[in-house]
Amino acid sequence: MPYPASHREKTRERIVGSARKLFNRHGFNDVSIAQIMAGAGLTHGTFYTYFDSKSDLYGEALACFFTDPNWKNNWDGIAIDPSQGDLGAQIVRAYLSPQHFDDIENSCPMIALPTDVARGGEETKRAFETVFAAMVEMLGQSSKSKAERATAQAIAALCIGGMVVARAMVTRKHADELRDACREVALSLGGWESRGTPRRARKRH
Amino acid sequence: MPYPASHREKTRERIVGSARKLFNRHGFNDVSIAQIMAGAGLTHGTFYTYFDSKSDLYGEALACFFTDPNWKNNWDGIAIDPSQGDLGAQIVRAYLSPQHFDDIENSCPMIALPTDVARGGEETKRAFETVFAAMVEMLGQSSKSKAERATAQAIAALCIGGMVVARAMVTRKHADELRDACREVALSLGGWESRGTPRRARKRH
DNA sequence: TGTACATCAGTGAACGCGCGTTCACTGATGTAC
DNA sequence: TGTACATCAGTGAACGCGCGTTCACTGATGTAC
Repeated sequence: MPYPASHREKTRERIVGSARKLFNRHGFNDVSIAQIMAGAGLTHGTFYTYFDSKSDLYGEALACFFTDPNWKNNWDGIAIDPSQGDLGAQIVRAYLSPQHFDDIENSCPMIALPTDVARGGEETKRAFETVFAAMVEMLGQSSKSKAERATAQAIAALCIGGMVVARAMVTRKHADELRDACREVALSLGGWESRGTPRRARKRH
Repeated sequence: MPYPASHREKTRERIVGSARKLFNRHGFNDVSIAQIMAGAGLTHGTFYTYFDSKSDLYGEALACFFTDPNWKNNWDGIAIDPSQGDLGAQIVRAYLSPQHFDDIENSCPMIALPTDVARGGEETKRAFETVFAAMVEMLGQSSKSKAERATAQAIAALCIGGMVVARAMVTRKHADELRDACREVALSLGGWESRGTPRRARKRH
């Protein structure tokens, strides 16, 4: 027992963390095992003592804020504080914030990797579905009826879709307008804010 | 002038068409030039007499129904017929239909390739933005106010987001539920149908 | 109408490269004495 | 306390493979006569 048990575990987490950042930026296929291991301060050979194959990482790399609210993230410095207003509204604002838009490495993997997942295996899709379900759960905490649950799903799809499309645009201005439009509609759908209200005060740039 | 001028043009279109199908299914990076050319009934060598590099194809492969309404597609056999009801409602229903969900090869590239585009070059993003703008235009034809235009953008993001997320799920049932939820919310947002109405009659499975 | 020919679309071998994966080895560690 | 040692985390050369791209060549075509 030359190394403490925690050593292996920590190293494993460093590898997954490196993979998540690289996957978020470049997708599953354009990241090599050598790059992932270099990001964890290791050489490529060690990889196979931790994982059976590259694709074993995909599911784990999808973990995020929604499945673990203690997740560190830079989404507008989101602090989940239900006393500060509706949780759903806080999530919508943070999710569609410019900070989250720009922080590609640490952003929600459902924005950075959904089509990679769609082309992937069952295990990867299962992990994605878990993350999505967790997001819907957080957005629709007060939802009781079936219709309310359906609305929470649509709000989640709107937030993700808005960010995915915004990231695929050339024009920053158009991407910003799309984020704004999606945020206002999402807040309205959640009943958290009426649309068309003056809202200059909320901006903090 | 051994070949008629149209010959080169037709071959070029065959190459782009083959690329579009393969890209839609596998993404930009997991398709080789040899595969694209084989799909067009040619060998890989010819490719470089038509294009300077592989990435030159990306932008062209994004062309779709919205930029050319004569586009053949299988989205629920959508027939754009404004006399048959609201164009926006027809598009929302067709876009979120099971047919469009399943027909990966011929589906809207904004569903199959948005993250590939986000990682791509300016030219590719420019083409994507054009397609998105065309979709918003079609959805918001009767929109006059700024708020109505913003709503049309959100409806487009909701349709795309719903399909992108649905395709990343393992469970077909959950994917279907998400499509249903997004469709009802999108129709409601467009003012094309009130939510919660009995709607069994519309189903055609 | 028939044939020789110039054109250029298409072919396929070859290139250098980076990938995922394997494996014999090295060396840092905590433990036994 | 000091040292020899067993363990196993980490290394890096090597493998076969498929990629994007190049290029000398082949052969199908419409045209000129």
